[in-house]
Amino acid sequence: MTISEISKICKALGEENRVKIVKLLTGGERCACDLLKDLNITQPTLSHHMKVLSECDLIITRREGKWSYYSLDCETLTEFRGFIAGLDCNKSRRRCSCR
Amino acid sequence: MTISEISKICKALGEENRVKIVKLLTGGERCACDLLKDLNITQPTLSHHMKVLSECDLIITRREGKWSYYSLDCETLTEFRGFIAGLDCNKSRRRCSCR
DNA sequence: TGATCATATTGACAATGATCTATATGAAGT
DNA sequence: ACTTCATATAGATCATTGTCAATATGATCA
Repeated sequence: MTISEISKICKALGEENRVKIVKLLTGGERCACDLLKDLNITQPTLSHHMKVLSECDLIITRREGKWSYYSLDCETLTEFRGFIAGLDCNKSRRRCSCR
Repeated sequence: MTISEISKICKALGEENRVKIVKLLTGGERCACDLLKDLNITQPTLSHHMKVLSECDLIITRREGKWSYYSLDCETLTEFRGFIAGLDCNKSRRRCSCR
């Protein structure tokens, strides 16, 4: 996973409602109108957010009749978790090389 | 750590250069002019990015003479890692409650 | 004190994004 | 066929953001 992909995912999660959506989906897949009940936004706005989350492969959409079911994309999420897990702080001091 | 704080951190990481900066800081603290060498941006832009990273408490600034040294804020990073680690996918299907 | 260096701030601009209303699409039921 | 329902798309608006050139700040050194 490239830095570009990482930052794209982070950008997607840089909006509160989208973090809430992802958090909700950790409980299993949900249809749009169910998600809508837990968020204070209109239906088109939710649709927009789902598109953003799809475009960075954080979620998968499954169509069933007139309902769209959304769920987390395990593969992307696993890679992303791995990257974030690798960001550990390091207290070592490195001399500034600017003369 | 609230959803609002999480999304603020993600928004900060939603920019490629800032992900690179955080990644660089996992190697230990660095001064601005050293970071600048690894990025294709001007000094004011770097300064702006460092401010954004500071404002969500991802980094700590230490002033030493004319140099500013930046390092990762372990506490914030640990909490953030914890949140992301808790986002696991769940393949269970939940019926849509929309009639 | 005057020059130089590292970093921060200001101000401007173009691009992006979150949100809404209105409308389209497409499936299901009558 | 017509209506209804769930979701998507279009278009508009307002706020935010990444970037740079110019300038300010504040430390160090001659």
